[in-house]
Amino acid sequence: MMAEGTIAERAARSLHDLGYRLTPQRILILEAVLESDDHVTAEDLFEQVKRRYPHISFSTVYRTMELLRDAGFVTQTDLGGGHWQYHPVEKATHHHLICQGCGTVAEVDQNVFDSLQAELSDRYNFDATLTHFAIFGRCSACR
Amino acid sequence: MMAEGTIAERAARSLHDLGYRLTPQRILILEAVLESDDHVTAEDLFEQVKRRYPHISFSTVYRTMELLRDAGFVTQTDLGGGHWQYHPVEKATHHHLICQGCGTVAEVDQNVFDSLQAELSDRYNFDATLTHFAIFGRCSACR
DNA sequence: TTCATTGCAAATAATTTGCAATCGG
DNA sequence: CCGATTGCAAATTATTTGCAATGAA
Repeated sequence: MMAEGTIAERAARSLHDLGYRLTPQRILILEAVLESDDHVTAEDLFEQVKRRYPHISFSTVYRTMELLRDAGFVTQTDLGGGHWQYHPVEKATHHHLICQGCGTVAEVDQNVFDSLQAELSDRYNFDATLTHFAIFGRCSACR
Repeated sequence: MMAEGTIAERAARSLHDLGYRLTPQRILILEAVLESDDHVTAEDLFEQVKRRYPHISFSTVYRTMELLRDAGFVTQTDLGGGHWQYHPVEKATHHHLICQGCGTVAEVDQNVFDSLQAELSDRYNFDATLTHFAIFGRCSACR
């Protein structure tokens, strides 16, 4: 049997069950990040939410994302460049091959990393979180 | 036959040949970063150089590191946390395991990535540049 | 001499925090 | 009603930049 409502609605209910209050700001931010295909920044979320809720503030976006991260709905990464990237954990994990010749971005399957993950666990006893990776190099056309 | 002088001295000569002026600040910063076993931050370098040259400024450290990066002596990475990490390219390439529990950074051998590199080449015809990687997860103490 | 380089102070830019007002449960 | 949550403004933090003074070649 399937729980009722959209993904965002169920996540909101789940937040409520965790003891958090459901404010319009939180609901809109939650919807925005869960509907994003890719990763989003605080600025992306701020702009998107502002269309429906012009009074939103940046602090609320940051504080809500911190909350959603702690609640396990999103990951928060800094890939360099000095801003956080948020990514729904629900989405299938995938990785990017970025060609430094032509800039093309291709996706890679998760299972390419299985051997690496196993090796890091075996040799370093390190439980790697390989959920979102960017790999630079040269694609077939450019090499 | 071997070129004369220490590594830092040879690097300094090489900088000079590239058309850069050799100031005491640059020489001290160069020595500091080349002698570092691990990666260093601008703050590390600033503190270290200040002991021998109290007048040094942060801008000079940043500008010099930018120069050394362009000249190919160091790599400049942002592993998250919003500050640059500098690393001498002379040293063997290695990668970082960053524990999201305690923040500890451990080093990994290059050869852990050999299988990944081979797989990306075979399956995606992608020539990956795996020279400096950051992998997040949990270390043995925290998992 | 002459222009690259420096130090200082001010500017950024993204994020965090203190605090009084507000609103969800 | 009451404390969690918000918006605002100010604080932080790491880095960058403008500019006049300095010093390497």
